[in-house]
Amino acid sequence: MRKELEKNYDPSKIEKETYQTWCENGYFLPRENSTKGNYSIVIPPPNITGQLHMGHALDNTLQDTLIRYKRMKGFSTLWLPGTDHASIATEAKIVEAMRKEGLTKEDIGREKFLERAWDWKKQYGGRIVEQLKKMGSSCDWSRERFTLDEGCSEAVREVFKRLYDKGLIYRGERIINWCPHCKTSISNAEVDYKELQGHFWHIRYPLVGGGGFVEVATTRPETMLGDTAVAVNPSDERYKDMIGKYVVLPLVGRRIPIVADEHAQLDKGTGCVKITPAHDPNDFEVGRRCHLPMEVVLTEEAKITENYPKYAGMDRYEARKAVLEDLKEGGYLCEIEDLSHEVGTCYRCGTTIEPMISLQWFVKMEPLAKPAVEAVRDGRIKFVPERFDKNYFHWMENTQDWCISRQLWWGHRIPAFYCDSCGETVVSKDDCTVCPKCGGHMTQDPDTLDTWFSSALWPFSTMGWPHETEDLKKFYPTNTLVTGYDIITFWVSRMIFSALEYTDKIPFDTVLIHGLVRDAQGRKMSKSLGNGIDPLDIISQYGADALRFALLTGNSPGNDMRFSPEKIEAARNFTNKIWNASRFALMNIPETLEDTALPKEEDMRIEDKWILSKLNTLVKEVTENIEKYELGVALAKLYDFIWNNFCDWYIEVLKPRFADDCENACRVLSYVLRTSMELLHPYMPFITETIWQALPHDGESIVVTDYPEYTEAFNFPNEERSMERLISAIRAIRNRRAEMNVAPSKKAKLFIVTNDNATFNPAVTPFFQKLASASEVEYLADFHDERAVQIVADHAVIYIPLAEMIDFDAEIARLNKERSKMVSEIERIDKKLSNEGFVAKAPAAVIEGERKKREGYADKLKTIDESIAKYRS
RNA sequence: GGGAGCAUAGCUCAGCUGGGAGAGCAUCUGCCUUACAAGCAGAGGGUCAUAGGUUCGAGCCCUAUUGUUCCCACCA
Repeated sequence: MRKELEKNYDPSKIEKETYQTWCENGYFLPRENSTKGNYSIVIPPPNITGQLHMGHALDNTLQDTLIRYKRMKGFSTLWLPGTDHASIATEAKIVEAMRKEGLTKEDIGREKFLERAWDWKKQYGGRIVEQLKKMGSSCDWSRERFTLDEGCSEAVREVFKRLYDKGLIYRGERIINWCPHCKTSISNAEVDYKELQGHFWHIRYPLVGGGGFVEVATTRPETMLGDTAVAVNPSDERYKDMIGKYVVLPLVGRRIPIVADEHAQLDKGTGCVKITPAHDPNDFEVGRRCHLPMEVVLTEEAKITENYPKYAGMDRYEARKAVLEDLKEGGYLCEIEDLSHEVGTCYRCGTTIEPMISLQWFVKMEPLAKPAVEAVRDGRIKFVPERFDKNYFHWMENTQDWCISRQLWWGHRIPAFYCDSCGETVVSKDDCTVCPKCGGHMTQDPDTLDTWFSSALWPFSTMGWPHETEDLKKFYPTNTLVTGYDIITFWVSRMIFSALEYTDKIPFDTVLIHGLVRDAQGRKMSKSLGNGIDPLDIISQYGADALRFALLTGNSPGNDMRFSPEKIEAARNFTNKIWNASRFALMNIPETLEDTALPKEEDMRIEDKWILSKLNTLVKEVTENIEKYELGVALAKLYDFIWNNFCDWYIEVLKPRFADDCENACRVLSYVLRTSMELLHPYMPFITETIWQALPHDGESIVVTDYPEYTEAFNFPNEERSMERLISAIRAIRNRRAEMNVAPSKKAKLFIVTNDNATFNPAVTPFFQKLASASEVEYLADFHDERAVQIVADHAVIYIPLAEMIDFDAEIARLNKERSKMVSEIERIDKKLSNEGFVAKAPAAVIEGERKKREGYADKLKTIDESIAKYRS
C-alpha cells in the first residue's frame, strides 16, 4: 500500500510512529536464514546516570548506519544494546541525594543503600535507552543487558575465580591512587594529570650528632611527617660519606637513615630525596629495596592521623600550611621555588589524588597484555584509522598491574571470603560461609570491582558466556566495535585481553574509532562550560535524520569534529530537499503505477540512461566507501547525487515528459528515487522509509529490503558522455546570458553548430527550452552571423541572435581572455609531452589523457579564433 | 620527558594506493522558471603552514622548522 506524503515534512510525528512500527515487526531482530553470514556489534554501554549527549549521538549513528547497511546487505545482524552500572558515578549520585536528606551511606547500611541504588536504576536507568530509540537506533531490544544483571554477574565471578586460580589476580599492600572525595581507590587509568601552579619547598634535615644538614625538596611538605629516610644516589660523590648516617626529622624528632638508592638523581635538586614510603609510589619502591618502615600520615579523608597530635585532624592543605609555618619557625625552611607541575586528579570528581598504601586486589597485567598486543600486531584486530594501534601498543606494553577493588557498595562485590578465625581466604563463585580449613565463619570482602572489570567482559558476557549459548556461537566474536579514542585504554584494551584470556577468541575484528564532538569554537562540550548542545533538542527541532546527517557528513574516522548551528541547518535543508523532490515525483507518478519495473531499453531516453548510469556508479562507490568505513565520504556522494544530479538535472529535464511520455519517465523516476532512498537509508532511516513506502515498492519495509547492487547492465557510457555535453552547453548558455544580464524571461532562438549529432539533435530541444531560455533550436553543420552571440561549448558552438545585446569590444575582450587560457593550457601540456621523462615513465593512460585534452583545447582555440575574427569584421 | 594528530577558500572540513585543487556555509549578482526562497541560476575567492629533498610529476612520500591539539609518563 502506498502512502501519501504531506505538504510539509514533520519529523517528530513521523519518527515516533515509524520507529514503533519497526519494533512491532521485529525488523531489528537478527534474521533467521542468511546466506551472507552474521554481523554483530555490541553497544558501548552508556552509564545509567548519563543523559544522551553528542558523543553518544555520533557513536550510535555510526553503529546504526553500519548495522542497517549490513542488514540490508542480507547479513543476519545483531546490535546488542545495554547499559553500564557505572559504580562511582551512580554511587556518587545516590550519596548526594541522601546527603540532601541528611543521611550517609553508613547511616542506612549496605543493604538499604543497595535498595536505593536499584530503585534509582529502575527509575532513571531506562532514560538513556529511550533517548537512543529517538536517534533511530536499530538495536535488538529483546536482548538488552545491564552490566550488573544476573548473567553479567555470573561472568564476573567466573572470571575472577579463574584469574585468581591462575595467580593472575592477587591481593596485596601497594601504593594506590586514593580519591579522598570518593573515598575509594582508583586505577592508574582513572587518574587525570592536570598542570597546577605549586611550589617546591627546600627543607633542611639536621645530621644526627651535628655537623650540618642535608637539604631536600618537596611539593608536598606535609608528607615529611611520614619520612622514614633520605636517599642519595650511590654514585654521588658529594654524599658518599653520609650513607649510613642519620638525620633528625624536623618537627617529629625521629631519627631516619640516609640510604643509597638509584631513585635519587645526581642532577636533580640537591641530589637528596626525602623518602615517604606510605605516600609516594617511588618512595614505596625505595622503602621496599632499603627495608624502610612505613609511616602512614593521612587518613582516608586526607587528614592527618592521630599519630601526629599537633596536626591531627587537619586536612592535607591545612596541614601543609601548619607544617610550613613550623618549619619556618624552626629555621628548617631554606628556599621556596615556584613550580608548575602535573598533579593527579580523580577523573570523576577532579579531586587531587593522594597516593596511599592500602590493601587492594590487583590483576597481573603482563601475561595478559602480551597476547593482546599480538592480536593487533598480527592484524586479527584492526583499528580504523590504523594510527591508534600505536596508542594501544604503548599503553599495553607499559601497563602496570590493574587495581580492581573499590571501596564502594554499588557494583560487583568481590567474590573473596575471609575466615574470621583463621584468616583463610577463599575465592568462590558461590557464597562461602563456612571456612573449609577451620570451620569458622567466613566474611565476604566488603569491596566491589572496578566498573571496567565488568565492561571488559561485555562482548561475551552479554551473549551468555560462560554458557555455550546459541548467540555466542552465532554472533561471537563480534565484528565492529565503535567507540571514541578517549576510552581505548579504559575499555577497548581490556576487552581485548579479557576476550583472549577467557574465550580464546578476539572480541571483535575491527575497532572503528571516532573523535570528540566539539562546539563551534572547537571546545569540548561540557556541563561546566554550558556549551553542550543537547541532541534531543536538535531532534525535536530538526528531526533525528537531520542530526544524523549533520554528525556523519564530512566526518572522518578518528578525528574530532565541530558541531554548529550552520551544520544542522544544512542537514535540515537536505531533508527538506529530499522531501520536496519526492513530493513532486509522487504528484506525477500515477496511482495506477504499482510495480517497480523499468521501461524497456528502447523506451529509455538519454537522460534516463544517464541518471541510471550515474546511479549505478554511485552504488558502487558508496558500497566501497562504507565497506572501508568511510561513512562520511559515502554520505557526501549521496548528497551530491541526490541534490546536484537527481534534483537539479534529472527532474528538471523530465518535466516536459510528464505530458507526453509519462509512464516511461515515471518508471525511471520512481526507480531512481527509490534506489536513492535505499542507499541513504542507513544514514537517514526515517525520511527514507517514509518516502519508500509512498513510492511503488516490493516488500514490507526499507529496513529489510535489499541494498542496491552495482550492475553492468546500467553502464551507459555514451549516454553519460552526451548528457554531460548537453549539461555543459546549457551551463555555457546560462553563463553567457547571466554575464550579459539577459533576463531568464527573455527567450531566444538558438543555432547549434555541431559535429556530434548523437548528442545535439531535435530530441533534446526541450532541454534547451526548459533550462536555457530557448524559444526554438536549430541544429546546423555551419552557421554565419557575425551579429550573434557565440558560445563555444564542448563539441558545439551555439549562436544566439541577440545582436542588440552585444557589446562587441567586451565580447572580443572576453574571447581573448578565454583564448589565453586555452593557450596556456596547451603550453602546459606541450611542455609535459615534450618532457622525455614524462613520456618514458608515466603510465600510457595518463599520456593518452593529456593528448586527448590537448586536442580538445586546440579545437576550442580554433573556434575562438574564428569567433574573434567574425566579431572583428 | 616520550608519542600521536592537525595546519587546504573568509569559516567548518573532504581529498582513496602521488597524474591538471573540492564541498557545505558565508559573500556578490540575477531570478516567485507550475517540488522546494530552507529554493533556482550565475560569479568571485586558495604559493594546499615554512624550508629543503625524492620523482618525469608532490596537497599526498622523506627530512627539518614553526604553530596548534591530544595521549602517555612516578619528575623528589
